[in-house]
Amino acid sequence: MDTTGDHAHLRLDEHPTFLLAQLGVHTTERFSAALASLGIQPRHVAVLSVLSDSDGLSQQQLCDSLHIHRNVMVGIVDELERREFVERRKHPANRRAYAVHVLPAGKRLLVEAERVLDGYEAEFTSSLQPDERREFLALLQRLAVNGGLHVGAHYGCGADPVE
Amino acid sequence: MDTTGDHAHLRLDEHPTFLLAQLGVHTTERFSAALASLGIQPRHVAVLSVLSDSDGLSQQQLCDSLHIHRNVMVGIVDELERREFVERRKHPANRRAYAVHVLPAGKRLLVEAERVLDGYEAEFTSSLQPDERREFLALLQRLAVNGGLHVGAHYGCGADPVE
DNA sequence: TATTGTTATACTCTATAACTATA
DNA sequence: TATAGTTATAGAGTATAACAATA
Repeated sequence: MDTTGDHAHLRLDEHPTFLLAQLGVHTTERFSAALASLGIQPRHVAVLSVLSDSDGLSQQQLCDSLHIHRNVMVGIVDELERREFVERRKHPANRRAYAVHVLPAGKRLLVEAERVLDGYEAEFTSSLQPDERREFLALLQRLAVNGGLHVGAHYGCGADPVE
Repeated sequence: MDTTGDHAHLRLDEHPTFLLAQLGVHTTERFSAALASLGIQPRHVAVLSVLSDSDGLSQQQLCDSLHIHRNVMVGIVDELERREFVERRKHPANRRAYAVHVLPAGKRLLVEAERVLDGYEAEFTSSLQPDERREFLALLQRLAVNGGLHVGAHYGCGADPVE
């Protein structure tokens, strides 16, 4: 027992900072492993998810949406295009830019990726009751909004620092 | 509106996987920045926190406790020793090992680090009510335990893969 | 002059392997 | 033969800077 009073007893697992850091790495690793069967990474899912709502965005618009650096986006689109999940077309309004379009295989891939994601999350949150999962999600969202975060840019997704 | 039914609309901010990944990176970056005034990183806080409960552990025991690879631990202890926060002494039971002991400056540093951590977390969770913070922490802990995580090993702390 | 996409280079961090001295 | 600590090397990922084409 500590009777001196100046002996710090910092317990890492009682601080959301350390728990969040570790759970973030954990989920990224596990979700990445689950996605390996599809031959893609979370960053590819992120790009496809944006395009599924806004097909034909330029690479720079994708960068703005996901806060991924444009240098990194080149490689992501390269990989998606090589496997014919997306296609670079002429941008109708800007000859400097490409319009990135999702191809049929990309749409099918996103459906599969969502299935993988849902399956992983069901397992990951299996210790939570349905109402607790909703509460947990709501708290995460509130913290993200309060912290000024733009979801989609995370480690392994090519975070975008200040230039 | 989507009337085809085969058009996936995966929203990243509705999935704990992406939210956790991003919040984990965010907290690590912010906490690291807050610690910069003390000239240390989260990994140093992690090691000191373990030693504060179990002074004189060997480097390997620290590795086991925090799931940091022994190659990385060498550098962490080097940095802590150079600034006289800890000291390598002869291990009483094993001549191969060092016993890592916290020095007075290290104890003072940990108190300061805990202050920085509490300050950061108060700001980070300012959008949560006290009972919500407790609930959030409890949920994080349950997910960590359920996922078989050992808190302390996180990105920027030198995670320990299978050898 | 600024922006879009691209490429090259350097830097950080980590993974792997080896080595020594002990057990 | 295995373990504790250390060191070296190489690999992955990223930051920085530059470039050509276009605005």
